[in-house]
Amino acid sequence: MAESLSMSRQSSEALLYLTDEQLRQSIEAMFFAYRGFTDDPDRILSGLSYGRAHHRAIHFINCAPGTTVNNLLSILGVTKQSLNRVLRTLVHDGLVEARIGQKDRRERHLFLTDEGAQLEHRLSGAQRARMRAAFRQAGPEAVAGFRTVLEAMMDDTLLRHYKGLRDYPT
Amino acid sequence: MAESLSMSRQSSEALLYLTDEQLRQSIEAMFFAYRGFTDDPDRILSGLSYGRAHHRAIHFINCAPGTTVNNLLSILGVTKQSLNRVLRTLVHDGLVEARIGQKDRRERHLFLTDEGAQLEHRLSGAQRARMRAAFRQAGPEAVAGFRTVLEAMMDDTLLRHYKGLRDYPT
DNA sequence: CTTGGAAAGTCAACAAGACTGACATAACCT
DNA sequence: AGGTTATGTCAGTCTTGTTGACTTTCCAAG
Repeated sequence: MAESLSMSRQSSEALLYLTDEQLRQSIEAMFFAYRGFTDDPDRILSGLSYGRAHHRAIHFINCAPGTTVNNLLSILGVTKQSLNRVLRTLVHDGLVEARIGQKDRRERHLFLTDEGAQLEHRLSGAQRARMRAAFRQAGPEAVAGFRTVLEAMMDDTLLRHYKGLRDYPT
Repeated sequence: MAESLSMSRQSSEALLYLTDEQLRQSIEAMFFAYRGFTDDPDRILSGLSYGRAHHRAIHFINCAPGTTVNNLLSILGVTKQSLNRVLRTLVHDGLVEARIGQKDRRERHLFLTDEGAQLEHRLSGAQRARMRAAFRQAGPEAVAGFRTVLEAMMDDTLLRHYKGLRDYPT
């Protein structure tokens, strides 16, 4: 994290890098990059009468199989009603399975079916391919910096929610 | 696709940085960071019966004063009907001015009014503040890497559109 | 034990903002 | 004069977010 010294100290304080103009450019870069980032999955999904919301649900269920609806809610940052609509179609279409909890029968634990996992792989494959290309083009050092900045940009409370998700109940 | 071999010959080739797991983490980081990135402006706008669409229009009109509706369309990547709805309210509310073109009287050149510029500054200020904090925390090298990767992730055709926008007609 | 509240999830109705398609108007150009 | 271009508009649909009202289940205080 403390690699700021190598720049020959000419600008020892990072302040030099933070002119409004440079920040503005970064804001735009973020906008365009995010669009490129979601483009491929969106295209795939639009042919299946699904949308980005379905993608997000599938993604996080894949990362944390057995997670509950409530867990998913705090990660995705939407209302339970909104998530429920998406989940309902995914369950109906046989991409997601919702098992009633053992300890607490109010809870639904979510899993991808084989078909769901297949779609997940197809979607994330497109995203990984684009990201891999960008990473390869930018080089390993740039990638390290990229990830450092992204982590600093995330909302901390959100991040904690997410980390906590990893040790899900069964 | 064939990056699973890397775990043995550590660190020499950039391929090491491209494991599926690391890519997956970066995908999530991108998702969370983008949300943090849009959070503050969204909150401000929701109190004004505007949305993210208005923000985007205001942002790019501010960056390229005098741009035409058509220019904006190709940058934002939405339909004219969608943009028009937003633009209509902004003009009506006195945040944006649409001047008829001198050379080509079909064109409308878009400008922020003082009030519009004021709102723009308030919105981008929130975003700049968050980005500045992240950049400061991450350090200058990380920032350079961040921007390198973002640029590599953008869609090239889109980028060309955008660069072209800078030299707008009057 | 029962009852009342809290928590998890579902259903219904609505709004924002994207989309398509059709059409109008004005201006430009050959 | 006729075709193209830039813009605006109306109508209708889709996704995805919202709030409100409801059921089922759990838990804990009386």
